[in-house]
Amino acid sequence: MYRIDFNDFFTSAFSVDCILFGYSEGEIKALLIKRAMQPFENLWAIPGDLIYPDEDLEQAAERVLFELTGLNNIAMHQSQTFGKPNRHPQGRVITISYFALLRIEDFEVKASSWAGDVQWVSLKNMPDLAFDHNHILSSTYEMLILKLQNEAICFDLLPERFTLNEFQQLYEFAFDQAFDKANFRKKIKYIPLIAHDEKQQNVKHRPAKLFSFDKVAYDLAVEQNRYTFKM
Amino acid sequence: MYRIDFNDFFTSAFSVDCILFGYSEGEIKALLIKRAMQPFENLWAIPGDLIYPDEDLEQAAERVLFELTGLNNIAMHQSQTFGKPNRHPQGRVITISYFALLRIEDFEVKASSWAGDVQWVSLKNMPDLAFDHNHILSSTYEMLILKLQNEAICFDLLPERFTLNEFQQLYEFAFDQAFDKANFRKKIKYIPLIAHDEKQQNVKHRPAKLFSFDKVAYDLAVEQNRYTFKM
DNA sequence: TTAATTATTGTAATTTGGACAATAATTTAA
DNA sequence: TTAAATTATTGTCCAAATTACAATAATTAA
Repeated sequence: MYRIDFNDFFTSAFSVDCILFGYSEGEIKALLIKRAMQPFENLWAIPGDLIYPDEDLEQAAERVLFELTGLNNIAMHQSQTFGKPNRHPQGRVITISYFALLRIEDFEVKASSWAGDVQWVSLKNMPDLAFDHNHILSSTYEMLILKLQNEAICFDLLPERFTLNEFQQLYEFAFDQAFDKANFRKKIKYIPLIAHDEKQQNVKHRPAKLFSFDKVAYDLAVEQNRYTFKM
Repeated sequence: MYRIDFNDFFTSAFSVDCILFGYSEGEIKALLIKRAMQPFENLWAIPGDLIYPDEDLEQAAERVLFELTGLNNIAMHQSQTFGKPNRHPQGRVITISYFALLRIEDFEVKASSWAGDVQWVSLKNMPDLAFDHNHILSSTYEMLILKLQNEAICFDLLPERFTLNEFQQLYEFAFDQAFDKANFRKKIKYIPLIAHDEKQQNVKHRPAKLFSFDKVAYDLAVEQNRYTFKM
């Protein structure tokens, strides 16, 4: 892997910012890095990098994801492009933001050469970030919430096996409101879920049953127009 | 107004493509230009231009719109960014696409220096376009349809005064399905519309009443959480 | 064994959505 | 002048979805 100095790019350059969303302890979180270089050294930021001259946009976003997590084959969603002339102190950099949905427990985050430290931060508790990253992150989070409403991407955030309450709490966090449990279960009635015999462990009360998403049945139902996802 | 030769930009450059949607004769249309220069000379294309070094993205999109229509103060919606390394034959050009919604009858289109001819083309009847513009246009049209579902932007396409049937036919075109008239009227019951005394002219049957969108009442209702738009 | 806690299921009332019928207002042609 | 044709507008009934809330079930801890 090679690395290019900032000055090797023209004074106008493209970058990708790659927002990684995860879900744990009932909260949607984003993976932030503590910048190990100027500008904004030591401030928290969204991971990102300049795009290499022959690199596709999405490929660049996948590279950033891979360097940070070692993960491959994760769906990237394009968010928005930010290009105010003065958004980067060292020259004009237009940045294209992508987001990906991860299962936090499935991997180890490695601090990379350009990231001194990494941390999952709840979307309800966001510090001041480098550049215009607060703006980028909040716009992208809005887009995530919109997609959670219309596409079955919630299962990319939930653990492979989840309780219906974990499922419900994900949407309660995203929509910032509480739902009635009985009614939530009616609403998801037609989403194909596999009910397992296995139960929740280590809780001090009646354990909930574990479910997983039946993607094969879901794709079929969507294809045959028998179901359209809507929350 | 100055104009820059392509070679004055670096080999990597940014452009905007500016998709103008309009609605007439029951169809959603896009304004296309016939390219008056290489590459793809004489092919139909989405209007667009390179972004000047100090220009904000949205400002560039507004400039393209203004040069073509003389219109100002039109809301621009960012669509997506397209950046395959080989999408432009003369070098790497990453393009950020925007769209705007126009009332076709409100202005005259002027062919500009870079557009030999301009034409409104129905989204149901799209020819082969220059570059990857078919891809850009269809993705952006999908985004328009999504927004038509969740935001009250349909009134930017409809004439200032419209019949309920024109309103309904806009959605029938967008969703590619017919609705029951009585049920459509129930669905829009809570959208604040002003009913005028004026009636449709020059029809060979009972003329329909004309309505206009009550933006003030709508904004208030949304702000007070009394209404959320949904089609 | 019982209290505490949460999971899961059920029920009844209300609201919404869809199919379709009835009535109203206009133009055109006889 | 009137009836037919055409489209606008409103109403009704039934089914389906939504909502609030109650009842029951399964577990842990004391």
